[in-house]
This record gives sequence, structure tokens and C-alpha cells, in this order.
Amino acid sequence: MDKKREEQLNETLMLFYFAYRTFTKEPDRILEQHGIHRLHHRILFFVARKPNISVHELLKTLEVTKQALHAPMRQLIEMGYINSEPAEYDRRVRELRLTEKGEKLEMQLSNVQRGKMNAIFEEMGPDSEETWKKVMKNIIDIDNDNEGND
Amino acid sequence: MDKKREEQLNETLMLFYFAYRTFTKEPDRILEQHGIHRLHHRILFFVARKPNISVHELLKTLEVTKQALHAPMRQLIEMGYINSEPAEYDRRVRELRLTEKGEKLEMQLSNVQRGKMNAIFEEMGPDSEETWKKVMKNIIDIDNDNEGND
DNA sequence: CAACATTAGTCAATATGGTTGACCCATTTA
DNA sequence: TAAATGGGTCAACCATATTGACTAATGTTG
Repeated sequence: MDKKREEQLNETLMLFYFAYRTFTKEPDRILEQHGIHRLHHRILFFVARKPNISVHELLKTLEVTKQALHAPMRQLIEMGYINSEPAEYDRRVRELRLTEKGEKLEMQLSNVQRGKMNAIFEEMGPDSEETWKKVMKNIIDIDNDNEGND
Repeated sequence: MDKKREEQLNETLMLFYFAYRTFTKEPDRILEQHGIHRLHHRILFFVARKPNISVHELLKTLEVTKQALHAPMRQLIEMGYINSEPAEYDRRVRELRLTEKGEKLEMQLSNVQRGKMNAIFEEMGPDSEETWKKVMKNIIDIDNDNEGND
């Protein structure tokens, strides 16, 4: 790989870092007003995406230990954002769902990000969305290939 | 925004999160072998991108306090990865540069990420690189617009 | 020159976010 | 009935960050 190519790729690394950091700033600000943090947001987000998700599934998705999940999850339940009830098919399993209040907050948080993405893709055209997604998927896939070699 | 569009955008949010997480995993593994962490990597990366960068500039780039920078920076200097010397133009200012050893480590860390990006863009074609970068730049710019309103 | 500002380094106190380890309880499965 | 699973919780620990307070050296400006 020549120097010039390396420079170009360095720019992508920088963009990745700055874009991600920027992307989480607004939600972080909103979260702080509610006295909660980024992991709370992730919980809300994934529970929103998959209602009735189990604690176990959530742990796998977020790649944290149950001890790490525990405190924020309890807060969210206590604050009335999340509902945790035993599953009918297996009463050990807790099914997590957003309450109405939880849905509202999740909306507020993710709308900021969805709005950003939407505005960009609208301006750049639908192909840009396809391309961007494909690149991101490839990044994720590459890692999954490595998974077996650990 | 209709439900279907919202779903599509949710996918982009998920991809962003997973892709970023995946992207930092390999470097994190390597860092751990050296007994250092992600902030060390960022320091190495930005010092590599801009040799003779000052501490102040680095702080602004990373958006951390000098106290947060202090420990990892001292380690990097003590471990011989970074050289810190008074600038000629102003002897208060420290000019930070990578040592040869530092360049090697930075190479090792960033090559993983550059290699990933390069492989993907090579497979998807040069337009994908342009598009992906443009999207990321737009994400960053949107935030900079907000900056003034704080 | 004296006063002030800037750059950098450091200590301390504090909060948070995560880890591992060790348990408990209820329920399901073998 | 014994073992495995899903979930919850306590404790100890460590890293990462913050704010605040201070020092020291050097530059800038009235």
C-alpha cells in the first residue's frame, strides 16, 4: 500500500471516529437531562427494536455482563420506562417491553439520530443510503469471520 | 415520517453502533497485549497524523481534559512511544512526535483498520468510498452547525 | 519591568462504568 | 431428583473520566 493510499484511508479512520462521536452527542445531552446515560439509551433502543426481548438476549446484543446491565436496567424499570414480566412460555425468562413513557423517550432520543441520517440520505440520494449501509455491514461481517478464530 | 422509513433508519442506527464497536475490537485486543487502552491508541493515531502537535491541540482534538490525557500520555512517553520536546517557537509548548517504536505500534494498530476499509472499498468500488466519506462528513458537519447555538 | 495570560504538569476527590467472583432463587429439563 | 438455565444481587476492584486547586516556566502586553 503506497503512502497516498494510506493517507486516504487515514481520513476514513478519522471520519469514523469523529462521526461516531458527533452522532452520540445530542442523545447524550438529552439523556443527561433525565439523569441517565448511554447504556440506558442502548437498552431503550434495543428493547424498542425487539419488544419482549429477554434479558439474556439483550446481554448478548450489548455484549456486557449482567452485572453491568443490572443497575441501568433497574433504574429504567423503576423510572417507569421499561416493563419486565415473566414470559408465558418460560416463567424464568423476563420479557422486556417499553412502557408508553419509555416509547416516548426512546422516540425522542432516536429521532435525533434518525433525523440526521434521513436528512443526509435525502440530500445525497437513495443510492448513498444503500452504499453506506453496505459498507457498515461489511465492517461487521469481517469481524464475524474472525469470531471463529478466537 | 412513516413507519417503514423509520424502520429503515433504525437499521442505519444499529449498523452504526455495531460497525463502530466491531471496528475498534481488533485494535483493542492488540492494545491490551501492550497493557494500554483506547485513549492511548487515539493519542498515537493523532500524533501520527500530525507530528509536532501540541498538547493543547491534542486536547481539543480528543475533547478530553488535560487530566484525562495526562496518565496515558505519560505512559506512552515512558514506554518510549512518544517524544515530547519544547517547541523552538515557544518553549512552553511541547511538540509531540512518535518515536520509531511508536510509529511501529501505531502502524500495527491502524493497519488493521486501514486494511479492513481498503478491502471493503476495493470490493465495492471507489464510488463507495467517496459516498461513505461524504455521509460521515455530513454527520460531523451537522453537529458543527449546532455548535454555535450552545 | 510588572502584571497577566498561556501551556503544561500534577495531586486529590469524586463519579461512573465496567469487570470478575460468589451467591441466591425459581423454574425447566434430563 | 439432580443439573442446567435465566435472572437478580452483593462485593471488591480497576479504569476512565470529571472538577478543582495548585505549581512552574515562558510569553505577551500595558
